[in-house]
Amino acid sequence: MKQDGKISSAVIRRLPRYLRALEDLENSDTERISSGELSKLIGYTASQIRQDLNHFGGFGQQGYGYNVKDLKAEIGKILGLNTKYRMVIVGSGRLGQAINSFISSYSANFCVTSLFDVKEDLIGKEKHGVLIRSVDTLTEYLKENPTDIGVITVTKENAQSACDKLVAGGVRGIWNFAPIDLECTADIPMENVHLSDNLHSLVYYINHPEQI
Amino acid sequence: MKQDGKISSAVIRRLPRYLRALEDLENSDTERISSGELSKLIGYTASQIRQDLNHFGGFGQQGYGYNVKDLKAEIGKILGLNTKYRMVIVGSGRLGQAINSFISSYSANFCVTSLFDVKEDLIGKEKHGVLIRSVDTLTEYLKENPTDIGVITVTKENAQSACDKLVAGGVRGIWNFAPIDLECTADIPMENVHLSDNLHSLVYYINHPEQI
DNA sequence: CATATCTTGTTAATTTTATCACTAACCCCC
DNA sequence: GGGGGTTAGTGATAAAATTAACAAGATATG
Repeated sequence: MKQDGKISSAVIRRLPRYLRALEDLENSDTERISSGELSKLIGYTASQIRQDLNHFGGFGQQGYGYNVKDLKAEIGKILGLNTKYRMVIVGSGRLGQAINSFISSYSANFCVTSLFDVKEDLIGKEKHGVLIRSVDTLTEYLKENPTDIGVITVTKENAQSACDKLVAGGVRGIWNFAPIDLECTADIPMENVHLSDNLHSLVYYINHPEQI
Repeated sequence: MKQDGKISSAVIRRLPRYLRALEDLENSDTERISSGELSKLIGYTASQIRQDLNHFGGFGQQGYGYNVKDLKAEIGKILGLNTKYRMVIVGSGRLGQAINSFISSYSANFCVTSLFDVKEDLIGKEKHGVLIRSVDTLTEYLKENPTDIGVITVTKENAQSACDKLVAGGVRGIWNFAPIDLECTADIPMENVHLSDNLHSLVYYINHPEQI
């Protein structure tokens, strides 16, 4: 793997898309793929695909293209999908449950070890086989059970406090679904999914179809 | 509103972020804000904020800044939040329910009129006050009940068929949560929320903290 | 009411990102 | 195993996005 110097986040955000396409190709028993064909499949230019992949090393071969299986493995390795990730979800409402079931069905790489909530009557119950604990015990839990990723699916009002507890507990990254930009003291990555922002962009394009 | 020529999607994707900040400012009874202060608040440079807003018109005033209430109203208008949007959700699983409750609690601008599902035993039931109908009746329903936005929260396998039915029913835009890139014959906007892609990017940055 | 201070709108410069164009390597078939 | 056809890697070029710079207008103050 080359990977010298900083890689632009635009490139990084395309890697999962490549991975997804390669999974589909593997499932349809395609052995090799050229940048040109991949381009038709996912819409990025062939040139961009070649340049993106070349940031990390020459995975292809002239006259042949890329071996689907190998490339998929390489991209997986670049992203870090060769190890497992332990997660906790703060907020066991509908969204928390949706993420929980998504995670467990999606990939063996990710495992939700516990849910957390403020609501007294939920604590002690299980959702999708995962125990709900009190958010008051979150930091303590994390210290005893080292965890890679904290997911925040609580209300806007409770999100910053959830974030603080996750950081105090030493998570390595945060996946935030609350519609707020969290302050994070530790220098760890934070991935935001702002559903309302997303919906609002969609509405803009609905009203300005000529802008598509 | 100026808005001549195509506005880059990078700009459009920032508008909801501005709106969110302005809502917070309004809630804390702030009357005016300068691009400099807004910059501190949301992290974009002051220069970028001024340039973004200027695509749509001069909403500010030298020596004063921007009036919070007015600017919020203007951005709302640009996005199209001065009218209401009728939505249906295809897929009444956990994610569909999460989106449903999010929508109804989030804003009076959006209203989910019906859920749709393939599972026989769910049809006829209600979730969060919204009836679940058979996905077989989706297109028919849409023709009788003009709908602006179709939300897809079904499995990867059922997503394309859901998309086709939504398009046939004449929705104006699609919000897709299935981990697949849908083919859409009609020329309508599609907003994708690929949770797995998002999670994979996060994992990359967890493993390459120096790249943040 | 004059003036020092802000702050926008706007143009220009810079940086980043994406595309093009070409070379050299490799495959595949005859 | 030789040659035509493919295709990756890559440096140059073009396009897009961001940031910087500054003139002009407005505010606030004494």
